[in-house]
Amino acid sequence: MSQRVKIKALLQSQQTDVDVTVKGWVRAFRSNRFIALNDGSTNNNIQIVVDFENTDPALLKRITVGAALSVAGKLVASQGKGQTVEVIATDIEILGDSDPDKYPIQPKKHSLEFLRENAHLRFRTSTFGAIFRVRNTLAFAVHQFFQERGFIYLHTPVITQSDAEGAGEAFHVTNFDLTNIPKTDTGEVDFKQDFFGAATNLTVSGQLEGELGAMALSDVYTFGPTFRAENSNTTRHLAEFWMIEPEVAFNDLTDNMDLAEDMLKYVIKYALDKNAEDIEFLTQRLEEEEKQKPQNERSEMSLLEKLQFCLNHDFERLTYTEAIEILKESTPNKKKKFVYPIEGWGTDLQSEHERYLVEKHFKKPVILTDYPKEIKAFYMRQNDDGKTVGAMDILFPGIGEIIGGSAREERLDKLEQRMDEMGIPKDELWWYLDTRRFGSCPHAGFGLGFERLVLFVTGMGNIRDVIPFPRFPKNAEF
RNA sequence: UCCUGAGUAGCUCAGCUGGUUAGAGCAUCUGACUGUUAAUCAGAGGGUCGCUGGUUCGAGCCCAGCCUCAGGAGCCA
Repeated sequence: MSQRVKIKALLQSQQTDVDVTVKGWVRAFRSNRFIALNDGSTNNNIQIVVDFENTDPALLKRITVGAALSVAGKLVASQGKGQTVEVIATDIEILGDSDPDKYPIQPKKHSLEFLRENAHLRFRTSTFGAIFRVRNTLAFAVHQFFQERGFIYLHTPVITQSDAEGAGEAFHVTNFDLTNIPKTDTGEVDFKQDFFGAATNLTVSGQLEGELGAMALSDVYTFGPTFRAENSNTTRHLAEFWMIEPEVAFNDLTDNMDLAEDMLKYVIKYALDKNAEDIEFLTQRLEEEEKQKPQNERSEMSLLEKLQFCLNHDFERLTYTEAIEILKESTPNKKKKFVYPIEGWGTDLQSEHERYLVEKHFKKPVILTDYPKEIKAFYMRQNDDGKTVGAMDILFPGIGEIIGGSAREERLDKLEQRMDEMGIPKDELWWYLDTRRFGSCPHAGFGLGFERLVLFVTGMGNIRDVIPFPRFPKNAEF
């Protein structure tokens, strides 16, 4: 028996009339003769031709959608039109049956909502096969980008002691018997008796620890799961998501922007090269989906064109103040089309404003910088104007904020002053402040929401469809 | 969390002003056909109408509460 060949290799094979063994899952069985077999190595299926007249009918009956097969046969040029090669089966072994009465995935279009409820089986569809191959490539490309530039991959903790960063609601981590939680004399939870001897939670960001690494290793990045207990029910938020957080010593805000833009272009290009077929498939999928929409809501560019456009153009860079000016003078603002009209300087931009800038005004990715300090985190570097901080947000069409970053405040007095103003407990973050006490230096970093990147590259509309098993309010199944 | 909409067969959906036995396409099963690729043709099976309560002679349809999902908003990555 010849060794198993992956279907991707088989379809690219120049050699025909050779004996092969393929293994995979049945996608369709037509005319009692043609099996479309897929093993996940590619979106394309290999066609298995069965000599049904000389095959045991009991075996034929077991070739059903979803069944796992091992097929030995001869690879030949196809007589049919849909494929160049096919396998004439000489021996078919059913490795795993799939009861057609109960198997939920049919050879037809399913709604994404239905497949989300069947997340354990949705890998077996063309769309999700493509998505998760692209996701894999993007993850690999992220590592390769940073590794090529001498960054150190730093593993920051998943369980942390303080939620002082203000990045959002955190999930508690405890070993207490929840029916009998130890209390102090004053009636508060006595965390001294808990596993870690203190209140702990799942990390909302590895940034602060990343900064500690950068203060010795120069260039570091994290790439790991992050948790937010916010009751967010949107197409752009998850309770558990993967974040990439580079932190670079001696970088200023411009270096930070350059790094972020280079990284995004690098990984998108990598996916375009490596997963051309999958992205082509996803492009067609999106086109089909857009046909359901009215003309004026369809996007001008296809997915493939959008990705290429993103590679071939510099991201637009402007300050928050400049953005406010543009928005103030914009048609929707003057015609009072914004739900939140631009009143003046100082308030945060709403989704509709970001979308206007990215999708209507500049029509390309935008990097907004130098936000008012009041609407940004305590660790961002204060500008000389006393009003703004060296923050940067990268906004993508259809996604909104894909990256948030900043130059970090390296001056101890300024940092402590800001922490006091914002009510951040300095004693809890003594270790963070130590970096500013001993050999502090300018540095900068950012956070990239990995799923938002996958969302953009795959053209999907809901973030729950680009992570294998999404975690969101009221749902942690699988 | 807020706003809007939805929940009827395995899936996608229709179901009129409350009225008798709740429909279609696809899928499944049976048979026919056999170079198909969304195969085709004929037939069959398949339902706690999200849950709980209420109004009514009578509820898939009206009312209340709850659950879940989708889209949008907020929070953010």
